[in-house]
Amino acid sequence: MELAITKKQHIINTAADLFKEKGYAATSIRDLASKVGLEPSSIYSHIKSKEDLLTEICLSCATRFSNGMNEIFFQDITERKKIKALIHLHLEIAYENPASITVFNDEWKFLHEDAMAEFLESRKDYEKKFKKILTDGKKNGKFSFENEDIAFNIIIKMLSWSYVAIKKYNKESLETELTKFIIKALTEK
Amino acid sequence: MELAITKKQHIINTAADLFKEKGYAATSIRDLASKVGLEPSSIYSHIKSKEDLLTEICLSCATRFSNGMNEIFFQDITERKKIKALIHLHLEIAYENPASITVFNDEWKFLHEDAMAEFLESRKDYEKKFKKILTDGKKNGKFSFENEDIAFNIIIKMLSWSYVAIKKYNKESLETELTKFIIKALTEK
DNA sequence: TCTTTGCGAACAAATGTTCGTTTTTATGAA
DNA sequence: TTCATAAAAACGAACATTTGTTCGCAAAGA
Repeated sequence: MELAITKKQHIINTAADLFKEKGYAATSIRDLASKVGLEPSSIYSHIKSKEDLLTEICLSCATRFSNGMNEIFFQDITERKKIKALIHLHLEIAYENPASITVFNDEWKFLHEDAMAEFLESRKDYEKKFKKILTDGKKNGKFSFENEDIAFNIIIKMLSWSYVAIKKYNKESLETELTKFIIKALTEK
Repeated sequence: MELAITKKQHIINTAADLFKEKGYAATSIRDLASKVGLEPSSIYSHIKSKEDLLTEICLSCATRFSNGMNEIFFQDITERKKIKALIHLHLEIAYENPASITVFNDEWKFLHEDAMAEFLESRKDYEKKFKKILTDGKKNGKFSFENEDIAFNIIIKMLSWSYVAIKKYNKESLETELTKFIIKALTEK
């Protein structure tokens, strides 16, 4: 219980699996309890509320993205390399915790006030930095696109498909393929 | 009530709005009734069940895609033109019924047995034809990619972003931009 | 009149959560 | 090691709400 994983964390991970499978709203505490091997009431020895679970899942992913972005953003490398590093980051996080990242991606709208605010703020910062990289690359003549908002969102969507593709492809080949598509899409023909 | 739109259709459209906003599982018949201006029980004068609503929404979109695909697929035009026509199709459907297509995209997993089977079959057919166009284009040397499955899914994901972007961009400029990105991603650099 | 549409009350089931109590685990002195 | 004790974890029963849906009946439209 000390070396391995905390029971709370195990409950959260199981919740992520269920939220991914059935969706947040359609997953009950009883579902979760039975999958963890506890009675429903016992869950509340470890968490405050159902929404707490979602909050932990979403914000821990947000933090990972935020940290990863900051590491990349402030490096002195080309924008192309930064984009490649960001693709790598997405896949790294996805392969590490496939369920969480899917919940992070699809179920965040069920977050409540404070957690939602924190989530959105983190996302806004991520988006801002991502777009900065894109427009810098455009200024340097490395990238070619009309609208950075569209470019950003399209890339994010391509990456978010990878969360689904994890079972089918290994990390390296998926990363290679995704990188090719994204770089081609960004580059002048 | 005759020239315009049937009341059942109005209920379905309102349901689509709610399912899009709150998700299928989190939307109650009481929510729907109150938004339509009826008592909950009156809803059942028009529909069989809550899932019926989802079925109508998802399968009507599926039919539109299926018809659109067949029209394009059997034409004697280049693969590049077919892809462009498919992009156009997605945007056409999206701008016509933004709520439905979002539900179609995000909430189909709540379909039950028969409807689910029909949905999946339709989707499989669509995917098969889409991939055929891609691989034909590859054979002709027009497209360049390693894995048609990845190529297909990435394109679909880019298109699915447009369902969200509808409020921000007009159809023509969004289509132009999306087409550029997708064609570039598919074309040898 | 007959059919469609709408209503209000009620239903059984499922939901998130609380509460008091028991069981288990960790702690630290004898 | 032993035992008492405190803290943590698990339990069972119960709660108030919300859920999808049904049913008998009234109103409206054909």
